[in-house]
Amino acid sequence: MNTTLSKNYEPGQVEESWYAHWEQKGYFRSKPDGRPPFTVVIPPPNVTGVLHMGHTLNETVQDVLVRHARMSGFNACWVPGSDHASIATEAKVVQMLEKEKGIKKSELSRPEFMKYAFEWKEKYGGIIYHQIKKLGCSVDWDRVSFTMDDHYYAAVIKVFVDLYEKGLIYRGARMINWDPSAQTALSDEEVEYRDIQGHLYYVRYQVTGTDEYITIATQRPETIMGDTAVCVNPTDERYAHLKGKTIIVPLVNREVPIIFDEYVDPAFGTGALKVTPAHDINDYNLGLKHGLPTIDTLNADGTLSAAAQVFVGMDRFEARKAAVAQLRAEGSLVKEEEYSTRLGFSQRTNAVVEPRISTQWFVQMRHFADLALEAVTSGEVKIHPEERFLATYKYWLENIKDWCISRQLWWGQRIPAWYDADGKFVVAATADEAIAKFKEQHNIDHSPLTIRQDEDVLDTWFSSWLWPIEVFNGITQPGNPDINYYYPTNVLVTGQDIIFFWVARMIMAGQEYKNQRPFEHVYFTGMVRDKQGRKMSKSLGNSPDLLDLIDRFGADAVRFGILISSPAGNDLLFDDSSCEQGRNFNNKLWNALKLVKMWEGRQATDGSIADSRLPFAVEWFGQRLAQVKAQVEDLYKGFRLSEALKTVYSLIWDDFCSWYLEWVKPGFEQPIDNAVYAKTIEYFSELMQLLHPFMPFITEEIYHQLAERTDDLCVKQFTKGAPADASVLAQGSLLQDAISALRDARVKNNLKPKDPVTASIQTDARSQFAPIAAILGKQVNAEVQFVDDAVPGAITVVLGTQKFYLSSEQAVDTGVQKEQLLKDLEYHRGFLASVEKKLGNERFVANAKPDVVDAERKKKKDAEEKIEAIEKSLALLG
RNA sequence: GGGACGUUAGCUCAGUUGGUUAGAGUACUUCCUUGACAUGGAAGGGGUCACUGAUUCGAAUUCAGUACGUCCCACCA
Repeated sequence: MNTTLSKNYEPGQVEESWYAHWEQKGYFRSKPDGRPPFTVVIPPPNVTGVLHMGHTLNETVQDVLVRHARMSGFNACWVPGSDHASIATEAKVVQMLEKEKGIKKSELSRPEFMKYAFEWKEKYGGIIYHQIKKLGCSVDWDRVSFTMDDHYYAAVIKVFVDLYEKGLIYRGARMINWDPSAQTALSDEEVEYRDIQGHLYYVRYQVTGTDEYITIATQRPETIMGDTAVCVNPTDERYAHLKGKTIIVPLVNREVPIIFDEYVDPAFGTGALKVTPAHDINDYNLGLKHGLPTIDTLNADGTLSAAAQVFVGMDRFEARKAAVAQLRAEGSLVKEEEYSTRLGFSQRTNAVVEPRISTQWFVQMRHFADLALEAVTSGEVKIHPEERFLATYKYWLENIKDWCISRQLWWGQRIPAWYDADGKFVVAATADEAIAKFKEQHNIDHSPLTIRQDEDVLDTWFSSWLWPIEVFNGITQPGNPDINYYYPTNVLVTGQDIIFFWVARMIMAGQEYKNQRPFEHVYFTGMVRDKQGRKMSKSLGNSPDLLDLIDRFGADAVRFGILISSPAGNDLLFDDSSCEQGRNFNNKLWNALKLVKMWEGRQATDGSIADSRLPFAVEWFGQRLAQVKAQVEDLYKGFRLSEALKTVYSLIWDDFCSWYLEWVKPGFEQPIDNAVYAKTIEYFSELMQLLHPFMPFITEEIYHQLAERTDDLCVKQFTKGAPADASVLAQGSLLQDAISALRDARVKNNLKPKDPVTASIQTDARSQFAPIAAILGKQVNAEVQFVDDAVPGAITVVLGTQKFYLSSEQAVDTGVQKEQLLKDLEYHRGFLASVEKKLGNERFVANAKPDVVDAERKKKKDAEEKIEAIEKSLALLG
């Protein structure tokens, strides 16, 4: 035995050295050449932290696809990178500065803050890249991209200027979502709505100059000071007499008009609505329609502004309590009830989002939505799994609203708009260009520099949407060889949660700037949950650490674990035990290697081993391999990676290890036929190749352990085999069934595996069994012979229409025999009855396809033969 | 309120255009530590395919409805 192989597979060192080897050989590096490209851009992880299990799943899926393509004649290029993640990262950096250094953002200048942010990016970007490496991802490290790289930054600015000039970007005051914690505007997509148990307050407003009151209901009494009207439905008779009247807003005693609008539902609440145009989107629209003034009673940080007159400087939630208390004291609070409602929260800071009127930059989306809709409905971009996401995608695009892209932050691409002291502005990439444009557009000379740049940065997704283009410098250097060769990319693998944020917008940008889809396929992975189905989160502590998992099980086992349980698009319940299964599989492979290595140097080259088992075993496994290779290719085409892996797993464990190796295994310390040995090495190598995209490390290791090699599995090209021979496969199944049936008979009849027995097969099946009889005999430890008649006193085993007689020197318990046979008989009679019922139905015979009817007739005949065989055996038992 | 998807063994899931008395992994039961592997081997039990109805010779599969679940979207105070 080769003593250099450890008892169990030890992944740690093997993984380290193979990754280094692949890198050193440059296998992951890609340059345009004559081969067809297979391009994948990584969804750039945010530089806010470390990779979680969702990333692990995505990266693993991508690596499988990329490695498979690389081994299938493609020039595979997988671009790694990371995303500056504007608001998310800025929030983390601000938090870190306060906690660790005691520095407030307000104490820093913009350049000082950026320095800290870049330090943060270096640190976390580095951690992420290390994890990607440990997982075995075959990314091209020469192409690492970051969404704030100089060229990338320039691309974003260029696109902004271009879209502004095309009239697709505009600046204006609109009601937007405001995050009072980060103190920035947000896009609609960055707001998450959650059901909240709140209160509904009923407050009465006095009609001016009367004793009459109108009661309104509100969830936000702290905004009463911003009321500029009360609105009722024009058809509501209760309020018809109030036309032209005014009403007094409590707390501030302001006189405002009573207005009439269909918008108000008379049946809801009291049928009267307070109108606060500054703090509610509906009220804002009503205000526009009726020409109402807008009183903004909140500051950017969520405290009450001077315009509120009361509770000034108080936080909005404190002010709510104070307002309620005062209304109650005044006798204006009519009643208060529990109310369940939905509130918008900032996705990044979790602050309650405030609707706020503010001057921001927007992208006009109708134009882009049409582009993105067309790309998918035409089938140019294919979504997997289609059924689940196509409808969502379409609905969103059909109902899209303009995209607010300005953020009141520092970490990101600064908006290239330039203002003069009068508030006039131009959009230009640089200050010099801006000055020129001021001359041109406003006829004002601002040189030397008297203009200032917009303080705001762009939404992080306004840079991410260029990812598949600008990682190849397609915006900054259009038409360069890389973009021409690698674009469009082949497949995007990502989570379904960013379908709107990112996927749809990349399609828009691709159509706009390349006039072409950014990718052919989109493969959505599900969310990774724990085994109880809960989301993985830091607070629950149920999110495993990737490096720790790799440490415990090895990267191959982790890849196996996450892939084996993840059908496309479905959420996957992750549990350590699936990694354990992967580790066990490693070990199985390792032990198969050990077995084969034991044969090394013990080959008989003189043909002296005339074991009749061998030809069939070798032939059969070759056919199985051909069959599975074809199946796996089909599964790849449908992105059914989980099933592809299961198929390969079963081929290796069941067909190769449990059947094939057992069939060709020589006796203890016996030599092996050289040709069989060579074939076995070849098969084993092919299996490793088939498995390599899923489990790259151990397969490469075993490939090299099996023989002296001058090549590496990593880049070994798949070969196309001949289609499998069905008759050989059928004979293999018959053999397996016979082995199982005879072993079962041994167990049931208490015959130990070592007890010698004779298995007699009826002569009429000789041709069928001749090639496999030797294997059968060996596997069930029996002498096999062919007989014409039933063997008296033997155990009868019925398999299909075939009878076997198992005779031994030991006494046979006929009771057990009888019981088993009766059970079989019952089953087959039931089966026969169902077939006869079908065939007895004239309409079945008349309507069903002829081959279906023939199949049923054959089933009937077989069942009858089986029953006859069993009955005969029973008769023999007496 | 609108929409999408799902419901198959204890658990996680396959099941291709309707056609063997429905499969896999895992868990479970029994037996086996000979000579690759107990991280293993052999054998086995376990499901009225959510429910109701329709179409059909035939339905896990097609259609309609119901229930339950998951997710997305929506400005009702």
